[in-house]
Amino acid sequence: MNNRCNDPFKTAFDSLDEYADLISQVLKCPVTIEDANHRLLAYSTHDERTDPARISTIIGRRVPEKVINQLWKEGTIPALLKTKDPIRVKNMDEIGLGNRVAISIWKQEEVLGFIWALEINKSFTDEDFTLLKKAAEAVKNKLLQLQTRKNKKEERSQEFFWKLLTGHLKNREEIIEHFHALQITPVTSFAVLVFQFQENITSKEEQSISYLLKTSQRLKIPLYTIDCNQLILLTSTDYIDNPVQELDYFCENFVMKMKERFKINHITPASSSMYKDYEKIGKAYEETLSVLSVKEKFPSETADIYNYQRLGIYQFFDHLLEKRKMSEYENYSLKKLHEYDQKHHSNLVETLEVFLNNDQNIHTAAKELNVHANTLNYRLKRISEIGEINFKDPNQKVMLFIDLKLEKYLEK
Amino acid sequence: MNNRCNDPFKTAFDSLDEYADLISQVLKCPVTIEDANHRLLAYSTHDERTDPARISTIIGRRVPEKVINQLWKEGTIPALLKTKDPIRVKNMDEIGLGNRVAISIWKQEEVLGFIWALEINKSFTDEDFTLLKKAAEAVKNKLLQLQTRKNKKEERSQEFFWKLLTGHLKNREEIIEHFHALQITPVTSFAVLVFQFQENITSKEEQSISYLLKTSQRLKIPLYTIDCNQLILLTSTDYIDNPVQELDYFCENFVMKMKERFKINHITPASSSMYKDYEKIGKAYEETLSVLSVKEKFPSETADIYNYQRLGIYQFFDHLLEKRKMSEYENYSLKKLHEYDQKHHSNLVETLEVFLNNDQNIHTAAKELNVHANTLNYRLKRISEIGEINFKDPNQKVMLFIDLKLEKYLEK
DNA sequence: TATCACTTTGTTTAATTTTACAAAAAAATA
DNA sequence: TATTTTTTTGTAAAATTAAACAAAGTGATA
Repeated sequence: MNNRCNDPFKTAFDSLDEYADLISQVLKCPVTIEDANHRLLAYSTHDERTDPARISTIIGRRVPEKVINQLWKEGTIPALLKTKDPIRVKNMDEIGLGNRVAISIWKQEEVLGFIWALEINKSFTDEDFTLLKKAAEAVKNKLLQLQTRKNKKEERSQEFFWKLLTGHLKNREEIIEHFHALQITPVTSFAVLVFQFQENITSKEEQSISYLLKTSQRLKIPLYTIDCNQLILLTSTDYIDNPVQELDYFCENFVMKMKERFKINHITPASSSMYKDYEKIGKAYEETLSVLSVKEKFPSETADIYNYQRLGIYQFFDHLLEKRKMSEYENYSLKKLHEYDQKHHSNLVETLEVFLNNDQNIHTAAKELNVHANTLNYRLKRISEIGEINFKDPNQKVMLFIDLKLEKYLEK
Repeated sequence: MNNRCNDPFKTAFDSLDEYADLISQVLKCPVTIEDANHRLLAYSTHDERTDPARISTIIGRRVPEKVINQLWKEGTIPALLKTKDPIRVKNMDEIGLGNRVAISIWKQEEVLGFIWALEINKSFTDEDFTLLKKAAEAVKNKLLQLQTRKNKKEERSQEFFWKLLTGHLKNREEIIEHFHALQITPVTSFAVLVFQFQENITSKEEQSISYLLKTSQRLKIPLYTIDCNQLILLTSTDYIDNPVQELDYFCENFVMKMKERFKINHITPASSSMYKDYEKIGKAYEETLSVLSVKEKFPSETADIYNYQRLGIYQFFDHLLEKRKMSEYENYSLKKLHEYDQKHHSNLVETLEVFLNNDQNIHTAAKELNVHANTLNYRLKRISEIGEINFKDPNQKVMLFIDLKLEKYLEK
């Protein structure tokens, strides 16, 4: 017994599940082993006592996102990523998590995974903690094997993805074959996403990215790759009710989490339209690049636009600018308003723009302009007189909206 | 005296004014002579009794437009254009017109002008009527001289105008010189108008056109010409408060009067933007042609648009169509709505278009759709869900508005 | 054919927007 | 400088719009 206590995990096993069972027997509690991205690798079966969080983890083969989020917020995961010692987690009823202890599995400076042990009807002693550390060390080698296998698969995936992005694969059957060879379910509806970083992405950042992508559960990401300062994803929008909103959410969420969890700032997200034909992946990729280019030209106007669809009129701004320049056209109404502004030191043009930006809502526009609603009303009346604008005519207003934006860009 | 009564107008005089005075003396009443376009040619001065309409006519050197309009409505002018006999006009206080008698001056089948005689403190006898007819005959020759002189000037004007329209004159000083040579005040702000007829314009129609243009007083028309089925005008917008509205009014009014007065239907009006540089007359002309071309493509949408400015988004529809075709783009929201419509035999797309056309006014849009306002509200909620549209985002709405119109055109 | 989800309409209440008017401040003009 | 015009703000009443809910109708589906 003394010998076993010294290091009961020296024995070599074939599968991780056997390791999980062994740890469970030694510590007398349910045990779960996850990889660095909180995917379930193995779990003990000898003990029937468990908690809801563990059940969902096992059923979904991954830790539920809300549990991960909670563990980040409350500090467990950050702690696990810093220390090689076991961390005690108090029960959190709102996410169905009982008392437990976790330890991270390290290979040099990199975390390969985690072991979780539930404290049901018992509290771990210092001795148990020592055992856990030894267990982590023993699992490490097994995990390394898994990882190298995974890496090879990832490499092949990346090559495939690049062929799709650059339009090198055009035959549908061939593409589907590739998907199957890589054991990826082919998607029927997809979008391409690009996250543009300020600097070239380092391999450390790559790990963070990989972690975030693997733990995101609302959108499937069959393929992703990195190109200099861009992270490029293929996302599946199958079975998603509001895909555009979901993509937007994903963009915001990814940027936010990179900032909060890994202190990586200034990431610009962009997503393409949705397509169903694999041949259009290249086109989708171009769309994301076009989004990035527009966002660079109109940073404030497109600050909360990530999707190509959502670009709206900015989709063809380049075309319109060219046409306007060619024909030396001037919007009469805007010209008149500018003249008035200059002469009377007023700001009717700005007023008009804010009004149109605010969906023609007098209340919110007045607030943004810091004037009384009646003032805005008065100004609008003057604007319609001076610019000969009929505010009931959507065509006129649309034109004004566009010309205002064009003008703004030409000013720069 | 008998001799004088027989034909007192046999004497030759140098000026028309002398004729006017003579007629006035013979008939013992104030007399006015106008050309066919109601411009004052001469008036008697011996008699001080007069009425407000005559005073305005003399001061403005033309019959006020409202008087002309009234005389058309009430039948005097149509009668004068039919018969060579004097016509009696009852007083019309609302336009300051006292009792009077008018006679038209003819050269074969064409009316050259009119003589007006006021019945102040007297009623004309049959003898007076005979005298008037003789006076008209006597004035005719004098008018013919004036007209040939005018025709020559008009010919030179037309040549000049064509040079401007086709951009053959580029030097500003040269252009101003031409204006002066033709005794036309150079305009500082102008627009080009085109009225497109269904058939080539006949010389009879030309007369009607000329009449209408000469009697129109709200806009000055320094130059005009006719090209096959198009009447082309240069209008001055100097000293006009709301020039765009005024141009629109002129277009509508001209079309309306051609229809009412001369039974000439189906005239399509078009007006350019306003310019100040004479070099841009050619450009302005192109704009009007572009308006006509758009109006042909989108007859219902642009039914009440005549001005290039007012074309709004239709100004660059051709460009957008091309871009859309090139990129095989599909508006996701519209696509979703179309799919829904097809599946459920609903008409969400139409609902959306009517709503946007009606300036997002639920009340008027519901009326146009013949549904309850609540129904429209419900549908809009569904539309925003199905199409993932945020109705508070003007950019999205603008895009939808444009894509709806583009789609409509592509359908055809 | 019964059931369910979806759609339309009507009614009422609450919320918001528009309008009219007045007073005062600011700017332009004589 | 006095006077007029233009602009801003405030208040209150009128009008319009949005939201909530119930009821009835419609159509697809099993």
